[in-house]
Amino acid sequence: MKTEDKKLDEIRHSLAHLLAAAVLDEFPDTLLGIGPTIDNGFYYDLKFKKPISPEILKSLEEKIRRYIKASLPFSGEKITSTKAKKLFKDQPFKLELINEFSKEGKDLTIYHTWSKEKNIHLGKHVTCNMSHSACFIDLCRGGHVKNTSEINPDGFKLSHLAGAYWRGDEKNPQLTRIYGLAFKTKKELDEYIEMFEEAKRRDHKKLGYELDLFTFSNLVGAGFPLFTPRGTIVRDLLDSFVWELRREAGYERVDIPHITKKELYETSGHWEKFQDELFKIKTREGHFFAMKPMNCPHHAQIYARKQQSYRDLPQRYASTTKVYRDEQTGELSGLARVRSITQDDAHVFCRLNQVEEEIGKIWHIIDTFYGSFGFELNVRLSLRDEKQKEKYLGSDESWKKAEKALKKIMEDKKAFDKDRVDIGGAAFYGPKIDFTAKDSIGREWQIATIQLDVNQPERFDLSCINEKGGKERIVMIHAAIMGSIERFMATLIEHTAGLFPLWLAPTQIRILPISDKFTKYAESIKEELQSHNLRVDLPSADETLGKRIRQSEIEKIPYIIVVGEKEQKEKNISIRSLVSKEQNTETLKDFIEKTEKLIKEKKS
RNA sequence: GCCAGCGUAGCUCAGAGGCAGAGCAGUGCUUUCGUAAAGCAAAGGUCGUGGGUUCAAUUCCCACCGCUGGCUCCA
Repeated sequence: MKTEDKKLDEIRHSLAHLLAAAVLDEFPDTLLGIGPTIDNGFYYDLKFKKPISPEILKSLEEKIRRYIKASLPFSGEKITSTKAKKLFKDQPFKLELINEFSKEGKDLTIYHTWSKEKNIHLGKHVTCNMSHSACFIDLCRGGHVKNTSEINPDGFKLSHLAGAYWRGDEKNPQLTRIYGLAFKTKKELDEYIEMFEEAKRRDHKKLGYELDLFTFSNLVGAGFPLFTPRGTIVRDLLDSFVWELRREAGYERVDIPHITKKELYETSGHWEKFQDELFKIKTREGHFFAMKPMNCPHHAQIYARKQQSYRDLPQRYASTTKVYRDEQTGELSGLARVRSITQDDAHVFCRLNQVEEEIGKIWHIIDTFYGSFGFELNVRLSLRDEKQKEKYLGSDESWKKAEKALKKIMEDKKAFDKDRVDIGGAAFYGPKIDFTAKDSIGREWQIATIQLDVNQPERFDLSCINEKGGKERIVMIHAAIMGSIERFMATLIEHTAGLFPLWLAPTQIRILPISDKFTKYAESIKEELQSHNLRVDLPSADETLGKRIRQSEIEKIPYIIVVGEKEQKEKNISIRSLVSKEQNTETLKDFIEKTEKLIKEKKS
């Protein structure tokens, strides 16, 4: 969504300056961080002397609007580092940047905004030109409007406050970030706000409660979702779908315990890297165990149980199982980020020359699975950051080999795009192909990943006996489809706004008799539908029909069957569809046939 | 973990240093209804938890737990 609109970028960038000027005017001893543009507007990081609250946004916004209406000019100039240091002598964050830029030999530019009018006050942190009654100067590479009159005073809005570490490093002081939305017109701003409101309406935390899919308990703890009967139906169906696709690709199910000796992770390399995130357990005999935070080492131990022949490769192990990670509480969020994560995890143990075919199979499963929900997929190649080799395991040679293999597969698939390469995005044991999905309201989510691992086979000494009778090192492919069932459910709920496809709906059909007099007929219909493995319910008729329909719509039940005297006499049913809101009368037989077909095709 | 905001009934929310409030949901009774909210009644609370200040704290202060938005992190 990055804007390529230069003008819009200039507007946003200018607004960031005006925001800083307004803040300095109101809170003169505030320290300035940086104020860049972002996808939907801009922000400015500031260090306030005293904590501030969101109420100040309104008055700052008004002040900025006055600046805009006063038609203030912007102009830039190149300056020496000596002069810059003098100008920003009271701004330590700016001084840090100045020192850095001059060390790197970059040009230093400053941008002025000024006013000659007495009633306009711009935050003044430097002495300005005598002929100006007010001016604001910021260190900045430029990209501004020439005059604030080019900015639509109704096209922006200061949206919220947040904490943010200086330069994104948690060891640095934390600044207060003021976010602003900005567009060229009020209409575009309103549309954006409406999109945001729509996203809020679709919030899976809210819908999860309304649809009775999952819950959290203070006694169980933060980040540990509990799934209701309805939510569990959805989980199981999703998992079965993935399993069907995997079985066709030759996968086998394996089962593993959730606790392991820490030695397993010392061997795999996870202990050193992730021990802070492990839930640790000490036994009564004083041994250390951990809740498993991933499944690969367990699967690797199943592979390692015996000497394997090249004839038996690839071996493809799949488990749907929970892993546990001691995430920082501040990172938890509904189902999107939890501490007990159900992974639909699989690992393929194969020779390097089998990688291409195996990845092709996984790719196909991902396409089928996500395609069936109408997600639009994008692919990205995540590689090791050569400058931070210490963050990764394994030799240069093995990384080179693995990265080359993945790149080739993507090129063959015509899916390689050099703009979609994430340097530093690799897993610590190998490069990966990451899939992102665009949902129905245009948001992009990180979903499946295929990771090629040349390191754990090394660490666990995984090999096969090849044609020549020699021991040959194998590779491992990590292939989760949903990744985390929890996170996938969150994505799916927000993508569908809770309106699941028919095959996935916890209750597919609700039968509503007009009155109790027709309950018997309704029950016969229920039995018939259940005999076709359809998920049906039949609530009692002690509320008005209108109320019961309303309730069913809120619960997002795909089909409502209404039966009364007419239907009973004519031996048919009246059907109301959630998607079309239309009503049809047809025979039960036709309805069942149609429904079964939709379910088989996984359509709505 | 850090910054900011928040925590009152199952849900959405009002209130205030001195008897705890509403709507919806739930329960009981009445109603038996034709495609998005029938009526009546009773009930429902350690005002997140613990400590402090006060004659008195759900309200003010502190700590913890939890939630939201960000930051950092995300095998």
